[in-house]
Amino acid sequence: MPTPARTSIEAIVAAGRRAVANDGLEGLTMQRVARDVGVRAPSLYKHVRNRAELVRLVIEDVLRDLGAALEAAATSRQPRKDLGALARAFRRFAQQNPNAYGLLFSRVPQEFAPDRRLLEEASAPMLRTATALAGPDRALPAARTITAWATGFVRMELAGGFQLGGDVDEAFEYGIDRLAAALSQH
Amino acid sequence: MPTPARTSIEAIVAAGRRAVANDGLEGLTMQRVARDVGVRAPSLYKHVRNRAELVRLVIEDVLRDLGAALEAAATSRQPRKDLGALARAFRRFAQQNPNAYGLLFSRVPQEFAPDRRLLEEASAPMLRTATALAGPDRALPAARTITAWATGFVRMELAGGFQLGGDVDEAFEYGIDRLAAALSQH
DNA sequence: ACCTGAACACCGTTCAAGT
DNA sequence: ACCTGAACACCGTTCAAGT
Repeated sequence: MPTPARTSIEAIVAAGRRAVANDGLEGLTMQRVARDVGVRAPSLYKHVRNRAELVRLVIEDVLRDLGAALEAAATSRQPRKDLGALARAFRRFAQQNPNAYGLLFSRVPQEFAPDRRLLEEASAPMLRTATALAGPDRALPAARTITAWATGFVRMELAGGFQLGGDVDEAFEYGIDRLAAALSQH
Repeated sequence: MPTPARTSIEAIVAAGRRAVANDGLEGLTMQRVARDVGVRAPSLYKHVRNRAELVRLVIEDVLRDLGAALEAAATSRQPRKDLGALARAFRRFAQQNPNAYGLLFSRVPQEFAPDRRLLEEASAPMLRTATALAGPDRALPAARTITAWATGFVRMELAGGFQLGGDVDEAFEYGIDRLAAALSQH
């Protein structure tokens, strides 16, 4: 006799994100997610193939949020202004979602790799801004330079990599300014 | 009656690095390392407090190698030349040690955090080059800009983040050239 | 002083049995 | 059609017992 589902993929992914937010990727266990949504661990396998797929779904959820934050930040149509806004939105997102951010551009288990279309959508605002700033011929390497710098900066900051003192906010603004100057077509 | 040690901390760390090289951090299990050095898992706890400490020792081992590679790369005393050499050495190291590299500037469990002195030693060549390039007043933010860009670029490359086509080598050289120009004092 | 098997509390995952 | 307990093969870690 069919019984109605007592949980849903949406609830499961949301519980997965809470687990990651609180305790990082290792905090995302099937047992904990199951408890959180009110079933036993084996039941999760009716909604998700395995833990790797759940991790991927959580990463994609995070990526969607990051994409939306970037999209909302780059609206001035003034490329240098948008560049700064994008970088700051990027950093703010990472600071507000440190564990979730740590999942992006990271470990390679392949099984965790998010859908390519999502990656492209999240990078669209940066590519658009880079095109306006550096010109269409240099758009791709320019976007990669900015994105590499921003992801690297934020990751080092989150990992506690800036140990030598100095003003980290200032270093971030310095980077924005220098990159904007370096990538602008003259 | 005392019995001589059948293994050593050096052998254990080396086995840990092999496990990481082959299968990433999740491949570093106490049982596997124990088998590799010829003892049973509980014996490892005579040499190491727990897995977290072993992971930290492996990370520090990787960091020492990276520091040596960077030190060997920056020898020309021509800042712009050294900048390129450092960036390329960084990238080469990551390509040759992808799983080991993934451990650096990464996950935050705090227990895994390498010794600060090692971090400083590994970043010394970059700081020296940045000082020569951007001047002492701007050395720290300049070093951070370069390091952030290099770590971010390499990480995205390893994670398969550059999906939009284009020439990745060219984007890397473009980044070196643009950063060298942007950070040079005029 | 070091190594071991046994044990404990956890994992992810499968599967037959329940409704 | 979904959920469950039991089971399996793994983890990390502790500890008393062996040499």
